[in-house]
Amino acid sequence: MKIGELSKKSGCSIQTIRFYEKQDLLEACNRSEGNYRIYDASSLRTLQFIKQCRSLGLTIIEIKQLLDTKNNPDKSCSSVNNLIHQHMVDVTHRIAELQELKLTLSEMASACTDNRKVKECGVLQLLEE
Amino acid sequence: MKIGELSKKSGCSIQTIRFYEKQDLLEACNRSEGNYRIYDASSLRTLQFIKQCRSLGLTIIEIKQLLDTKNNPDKSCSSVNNLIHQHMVDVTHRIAELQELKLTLSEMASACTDNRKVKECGVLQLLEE
DNA sequence: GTTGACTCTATACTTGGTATAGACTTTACA
DNA sequence: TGTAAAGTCTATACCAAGTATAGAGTCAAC
Repeated sequence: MKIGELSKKSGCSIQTIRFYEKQDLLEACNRSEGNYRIYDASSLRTLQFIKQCRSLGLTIIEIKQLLDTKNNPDKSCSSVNNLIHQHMVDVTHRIAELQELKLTLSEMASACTDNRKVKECGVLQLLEE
Repeated sequence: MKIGELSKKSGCSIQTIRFYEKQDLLEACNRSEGNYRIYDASSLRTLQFIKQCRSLGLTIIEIKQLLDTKNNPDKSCSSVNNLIHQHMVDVTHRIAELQELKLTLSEMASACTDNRKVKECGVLQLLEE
């Protein structure tokens, strides 16, 4: 199949597919006589794997490591498990940060609920501190 | 004061200060004979305001709007309040997304708690789906 | 007078794509 | 068979919010 079809089947944009190829996530595929990229079902599977990983927030470098690990079926999978675990720790940490931020924002919002003049605005006053 | 002192007092790096100037957040300051930037207490206050806004996650464009609004003390402050409110909505939304993600990651992590071979790894199997 | 600390500008790099321009290939239809 | 439309190609620039560097100039102390 050509890149347009792969794009539709995978839900990744054409530019993104070419971008992944340039980043060595997706290996260079065969070309038609007119130099069009020709993909097969295995490219689609890899692309779906990449998309799944991206939706979990894994970076391109991490995905590259996962793809590399997948190519060594007899090695230990501990690096995979560690990656997911560490990522979960990071996400947990980020959630805590955002909850803190939300609290600050809500305190700030309640400092000026009515419509005042700029010089009397409670929000701006808090921002000055 | 020169940029190094402003950097220490504000906690912003020297490059960041120059970057804010280029972005028109911090207005171009006076220069010494040797072309060094010379700042005063008002520059420091503005920089602290910017830093406070950035710590809340406001973008440079939004901060520019806030600084602009601050310069019109008699206008209505509703745009300020709306900005903070909308930002809080966005943060709330982002927290929900990350909590969803955390759940997925924790399910994934529990699919392979022991150390197996890559081809038997429960995490990788989930990632394939 | 020279060393070291400080500052200057300009430029490149980061992440994960997205958006062009300009050229080429292929397909559809009259 | 000709041509128009759709698809694809490469290369390049752009986004946000800085960070890092090179190479040059300035300033203060010894």
